[in-house]
Amino acid sequence: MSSLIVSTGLLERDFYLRPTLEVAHDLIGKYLVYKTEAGLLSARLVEVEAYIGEDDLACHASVGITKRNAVMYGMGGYSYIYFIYGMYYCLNVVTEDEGFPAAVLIRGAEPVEGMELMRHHFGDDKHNLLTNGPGKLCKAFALTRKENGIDLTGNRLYLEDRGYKVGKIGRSTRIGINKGIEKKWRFVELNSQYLSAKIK
DNA sequence: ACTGGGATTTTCT
DNA sequence: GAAAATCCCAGTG
Repeated sequence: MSSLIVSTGLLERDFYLRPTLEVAHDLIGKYLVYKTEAGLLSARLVEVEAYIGEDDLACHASVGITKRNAVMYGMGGYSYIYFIYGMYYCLNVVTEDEGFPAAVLIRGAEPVEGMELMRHHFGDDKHNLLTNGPGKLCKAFALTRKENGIDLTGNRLYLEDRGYKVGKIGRSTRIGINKGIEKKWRFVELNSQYLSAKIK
């Protein structure tokens, strides 16, 4: 957290190979950047959730390794994208060292670049908030199963520090789960207009 | 403000 | 065959 040297630019491997709660906290205020054929998309993260290990009953790895969750068992700094509820994808950032399954779910962000392309991906123009919620964020960015397992230290899909000064950060329980509901592993930038749900 | 249900299909038991 | 780390809409109070 505060022990990190202040620097801007691409988040390198070391950023991800740390305890997941630290990574989750530090991801708030960082920029998600995706270079597509049609243009560049970016958004500043305002809401994330940590899913940590097989003992975390809400974590996909709680049932052991499967075809779907395999990248969570790999080294930190890779994308984990899964399909859910028959129609949505969710983007995670894998954390910690190889062999320990953990990731941070990206739940909300403020659009920065490529708003028109995001709107186009959405397919309609009646939405104002295109990236407040994990399913909506992936839809706006057009991220699908094909983007699962991407190295986030590369130059196609990555996170970077642009020197943004983060506002007050709040914590709460995680959204949309039935088990592990006691853990306060959701981090949000409190004054953001781009949260998927108000903090309790 | 709060509640409940429907959409839609992959994934794992 | 059931559940799912979601989202939106319609109904009620």
